[in-house]
Amino acid sequence: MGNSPTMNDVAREAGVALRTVSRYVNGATNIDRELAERIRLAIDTLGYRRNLAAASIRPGWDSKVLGLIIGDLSNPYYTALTRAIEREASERGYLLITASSEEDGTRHDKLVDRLVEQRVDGLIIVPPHRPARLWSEVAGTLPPIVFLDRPVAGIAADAVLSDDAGGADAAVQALIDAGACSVAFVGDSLSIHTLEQRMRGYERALSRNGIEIRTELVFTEAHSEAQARVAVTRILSDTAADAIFGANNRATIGALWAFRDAGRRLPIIGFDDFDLAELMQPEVSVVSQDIEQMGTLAASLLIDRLNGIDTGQMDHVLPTTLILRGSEIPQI
Amino acid sequence: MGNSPTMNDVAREAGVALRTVSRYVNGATNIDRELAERIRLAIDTLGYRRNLAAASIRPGWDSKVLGLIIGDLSNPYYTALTRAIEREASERGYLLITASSEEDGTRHDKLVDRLVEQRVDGLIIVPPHRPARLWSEVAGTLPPIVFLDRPVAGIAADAVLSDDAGGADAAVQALIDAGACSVAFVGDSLSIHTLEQRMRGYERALSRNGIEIRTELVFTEAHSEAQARVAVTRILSDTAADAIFGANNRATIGALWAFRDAGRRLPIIGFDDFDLAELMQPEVSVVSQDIEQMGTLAASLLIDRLNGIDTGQMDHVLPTTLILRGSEIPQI
DNA sequence: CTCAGGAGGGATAACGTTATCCCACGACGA
DNA sequence: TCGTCGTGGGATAACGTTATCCCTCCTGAG
Repeated sequence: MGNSPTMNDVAREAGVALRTVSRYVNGATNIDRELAERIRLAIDTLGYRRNLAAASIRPGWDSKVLGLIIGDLSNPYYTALTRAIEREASERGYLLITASSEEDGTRHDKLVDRLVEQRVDGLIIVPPHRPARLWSEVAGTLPPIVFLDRPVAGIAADAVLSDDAGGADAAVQALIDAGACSVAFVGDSLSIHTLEQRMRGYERALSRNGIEIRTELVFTEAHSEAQARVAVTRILSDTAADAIFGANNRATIGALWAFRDAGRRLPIIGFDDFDLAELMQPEVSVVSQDIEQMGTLAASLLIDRLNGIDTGQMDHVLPTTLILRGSEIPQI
Repeated sequence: MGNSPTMNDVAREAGVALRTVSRYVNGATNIDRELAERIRLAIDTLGYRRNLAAASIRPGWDSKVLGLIIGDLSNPYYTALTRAIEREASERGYLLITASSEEDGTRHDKLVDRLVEQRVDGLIIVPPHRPARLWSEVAGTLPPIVFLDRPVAGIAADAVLSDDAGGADAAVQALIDAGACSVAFVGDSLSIHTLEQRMRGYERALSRNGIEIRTELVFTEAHSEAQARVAVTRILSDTAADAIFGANNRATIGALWAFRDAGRRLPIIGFDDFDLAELMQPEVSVVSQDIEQMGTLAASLLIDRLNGIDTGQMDHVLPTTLILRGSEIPQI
């Protein structure tokens, strides 16, 4: 069966040397008019297509493919990041291999290995919550890497982060400004860097306002929407909390469920905006990360580095925006 | 600067022939104990990693990379498809290059060319609304392709589709069962295959119930959430519609906005489920596509074909599910 | 002790591309 | 008219891997 035609076939068909076809395909200008036309015709006749994979094994030729490893493709936060990254990559001529670690350290490590062996030019990585392997233990030469959402120790690389502490601080302050005294924290495990930072902001805002932290108002077992729902139901029935800080979108949405279950609500502000926040009643106030910019910046930093623009490794911390829509106001 | 070590370097380091290292790396069993150990040590010492890109240029060796072209990475429907596909691909040892055509025919065609030239093993494609190039005009040998969401003429390939007409029919019937007589259709252009099919279902349900189609109740200019919002606002003020069929998720959510703007609502059922449909008041009834299964099936068909399991090309039409949550009931 | 058979390692040729090097040919100046 | 320079095409060597083929060495049996 006719395999796809090679550059050699084109050369033979056009009655021309292989090297000449290569030059033509690569857009060299100094090619004889007539020969160029013959080559064009031969390519058309045979239906020739370059084999980029073969071309990229040559030294100094990169594949123009990037790898992206994120934690959870079902979380809108990560899909929005993916979209921004894909757009920037595509605009600059790169393809993007996207893979999901499912927040599993071992799976994550396997994906890193696979992508490195696939010889992607660079990697954008959201580190898993519980890393299985230290970066210092990774064998061999790694391509340039940009970390996203969470910083990583033991390897020199750029990281693009949000100002989690600042955003949480602002949210809690807004709740206090709206009259709250006992703000509950609902979120995932503090072993997750972003959650730990948000907790820090929560504490900072409370202590600045002379409010002491009460451990019975801190819930860090809300790993899912369902668990957040349970936690907030408990808050409503068992505690004297008069406001809630939802430390990520799952926590916030779980709280909304609990509010509906209980038939009553508390003032709430959530971390991470979500699609229909404005369609809720009342509209849900949130701390919004500039996801678009995070993704674009990450891809941009990586590609710049691939093109030799070395700006030195550093953490890039992007500001967050507090969007007040009404849910921070106590019920009348 | 030390480029990454090659298999040759490993062979030299281990004092062994190149071929032997290759066999070791590929998991051959009949290798001398001592040599194997020396190779293992050399790989460790040098930090050697296989170059899969180089390996895959050999005939008969595929890259184990698939390409996915979808229309719009910001639509949750497509991100859910992507997720299912990535999961299935990953489970079967394939990486996935995901790219978005932004529903632009030309951009789509460029992506096809690029992915083919990258020599992905297979393609999963959501065709753009307005194709720019006919498949019969595409040059050269194409890898196996599975089309998703919309069928394509002029090329032999599998297609995974939803029963759009049936789903729409069921939704409209449910609205009629709940007492509606004048059901409005709000959706995108009928040049989109899925929308055309949903219109067909809408018409079928109406005519089965002896209701004639009134063109003033059909809105096909709702290309975005905002436009749907405008359309439904007009429906509320200018027409005698007593129910709405939202022909895709953008149309449905736009309608919810319009309901809020107007302070009153009509019975509504939407095509495509969305995340917070159950948190709305009333909960929004929808026609749900089995997105998970669509993605899994598409990836599975493609990979089966790559592995030589040829089931013959055909359209696979998956059933939809009508989920009634209350929004189809008229206001009291 | 010798021969046959089998197991496994080594040289070498692909795979499809790009880059280096050289040579041929044409044009222009002395 | 001859020499030199410049332009552009052709042969050939990589790139890192796998596969084919052969040879060697070891073992076991006659």
